[in-house]
Amino acid sequence: MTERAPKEPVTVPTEMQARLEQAGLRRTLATRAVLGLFLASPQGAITHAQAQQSLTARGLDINRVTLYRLLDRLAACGVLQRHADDGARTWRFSLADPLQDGVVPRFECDACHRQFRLTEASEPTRAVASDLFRTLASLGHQGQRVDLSIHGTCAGCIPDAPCTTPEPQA
Amino acid sequence: MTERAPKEPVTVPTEMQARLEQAGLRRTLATRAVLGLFLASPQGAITHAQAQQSLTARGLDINRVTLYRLLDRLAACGVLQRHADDGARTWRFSLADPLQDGVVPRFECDACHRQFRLTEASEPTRAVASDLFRTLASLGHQGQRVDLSIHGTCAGCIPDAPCTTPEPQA
DNA sequence: CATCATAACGCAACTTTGTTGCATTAATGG
DNA sequence: CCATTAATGCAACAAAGTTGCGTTATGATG
Repeated sequence: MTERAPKEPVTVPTEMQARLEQAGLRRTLATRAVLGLFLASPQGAITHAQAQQSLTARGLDINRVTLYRLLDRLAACGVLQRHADDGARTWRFSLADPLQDGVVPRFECDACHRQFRLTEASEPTRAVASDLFRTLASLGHQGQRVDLSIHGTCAGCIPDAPCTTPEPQA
Repeated sequence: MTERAPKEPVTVPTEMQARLEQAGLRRTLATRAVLGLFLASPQGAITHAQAQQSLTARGLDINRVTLYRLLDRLAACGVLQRHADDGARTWRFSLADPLQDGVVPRFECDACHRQFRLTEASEPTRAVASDLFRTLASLGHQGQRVDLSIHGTCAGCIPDAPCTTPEPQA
């Protein structure tokens, strides 16, 4: 990073801090800034490009490659979750929620590509997830994680014209 | 295409044929070959690259761009289904099953990236899908399709070493 | 069968997304 | 303060997908 970021006292949850330390990650400026990004809007599932844009907007000019590696590192140690974006042919990152072991459905707007996490609808999915794991096991496979997403048009995009609301800033 | 394909009498289901005609698609050599590819192995969910490879193996040398456009066309008119591949950061195409209005879960092996459709496990998902649509509606969004995928390790890849089985040829 | 409109094709060039190698910088432990 | 090495930045590369445009050939029409 070539510029100075406004000193934001990012308060990292202890549980998360533990994961970072356990993985041997250093507390660099970029790490804190990125974590702050996600902690500021826990519902967001943002792309690499969006993250970089947000960081730039905050006066932090992080190299593209560095951000790729940083996000991968955070996903690898379980702080973030990574999944493919069906519409934009890229990755999306979101905060991993360790407490919630069920499946949190994701809603993705096909028009503006924003994503929403449907935490309130996660309960009924547990039974289905268990079923799936059983089915897989009976076929000799080994299930690990379930991914449930709904595509459609979000409230802001429904009046036929693509919504002009900017992508969610983290 | 610059070479001659072995004359395979691809038998296109009437229902599918109807969709093709309704969309105004012409019956070109490439179209028939690609449809034959999917009809030959209805379970397969293959990437663009795999499709091209299979076609080449059959003596059909289709341009990369042409295949992109053809697959998109077929997906647009509802003959194929397109979805992102979580592991390989690309698209996968599979036959759309119009009769099955429920959600057919997909199993994707993280080791060999092969995909399996769990048709037998589609029944319990219907209730969940309905729930999701309701939840979305209550939030003002408009759900259209539900996508359910499980990641893990397939039977062939479980003995810790990645399986050597080639990708499913269509 | 000849003609026409245009869907489909092939090629080249380009964009976006993601990766690798390597030299430099800066956290962290002592 | 010093040493170790994780993290960074740069450049170059690779893969996936897109766009523009001129050409080919399918399907409809006369």
